[in-house]
Amino acid sequence: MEERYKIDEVAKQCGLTKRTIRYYEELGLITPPERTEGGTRLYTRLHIERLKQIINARDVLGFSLQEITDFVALREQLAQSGDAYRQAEEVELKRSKLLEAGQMIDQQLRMIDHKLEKMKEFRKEIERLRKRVTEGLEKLQ
Amino acid sequence: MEERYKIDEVAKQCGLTKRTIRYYEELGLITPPERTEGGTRLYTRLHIERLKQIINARDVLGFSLQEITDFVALREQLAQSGDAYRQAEEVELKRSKLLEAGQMIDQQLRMIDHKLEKMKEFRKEIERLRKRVTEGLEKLQ
DNA sequence: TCCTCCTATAACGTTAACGTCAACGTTAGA
DNA sequence: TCTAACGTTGACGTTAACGTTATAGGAGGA
Repeated sequence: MEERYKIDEVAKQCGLTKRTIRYYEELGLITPPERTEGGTRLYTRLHIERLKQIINARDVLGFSLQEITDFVALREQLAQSGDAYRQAEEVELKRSKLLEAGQMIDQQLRMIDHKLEKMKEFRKEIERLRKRVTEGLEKLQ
Repeated sequence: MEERYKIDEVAKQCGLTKRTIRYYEELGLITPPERTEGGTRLYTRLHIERLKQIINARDVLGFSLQEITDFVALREQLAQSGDAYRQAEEVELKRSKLLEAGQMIDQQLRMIDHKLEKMKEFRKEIERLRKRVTEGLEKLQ
């Protein structure tokens, strides 16, 4: 396997423009893909999955690209810290990093729960509106 | 009762700036408040409630101000159409308006449900991250 | 009445998130 | 090999959603 995709293919699969994809790379939201000798970008499935996640965070959660950047950085921190704590001094450092990451994650969780609740409230509001419309239509006939 | 608030008070209660409040009025997101003889805006509780709803739609649902404007217009349509269908010709008009409104509302409902689902997915993703952090901390001690 | 703080309008400035255009090199098929 | 279609890098343009500044006039307490 190990299939590679050029930027136009990726754009169509994700519903983004080519410009946007390059822009996201520029911001560090996705890792720079391989290139051909001529400079053409060659993306993998992972890139596409990542882009779809970003679109989700952007559209559904309303995150700014800056917030997503921070989040991506956090994930990378965690990915890196999986290994390499051979030295005793590093242990304390790693612990504090993990604690900090935990704080941030908990904060994100609280924020998401808050959004979920507000969104459910909003849904009920909309349902009330629909009920009024339905009743209005019934009255008409 | 019928208490009135000046713009700075409203700004503090809503967590907005005065500029933003005037801007939202300019866009038609809130009805223009009464004025004193000198021109000072005097807001009611209703204005404040409305502003809080707008903030919710903006921050939680990620709606653009344009989308909120449309939504506000829809609500007003429905509020108006509660009465006044004395003439026979108006009945058909009202029916079509109600049908159109119903379409839009259903669309909104589907969109919200979609967002709710995606948000829950995202929440699980974050929880997985937290689990990894917790496990990492346990391994350290 | 005066003085200080608040408010109003108008107009220009700013930032994020891309769009668009130009100028040029790359790919790949006939 | 040639060429049409696609890709690359700047660089400037655009829009939404306000911020900021300037200028001028109201509110209200001593």
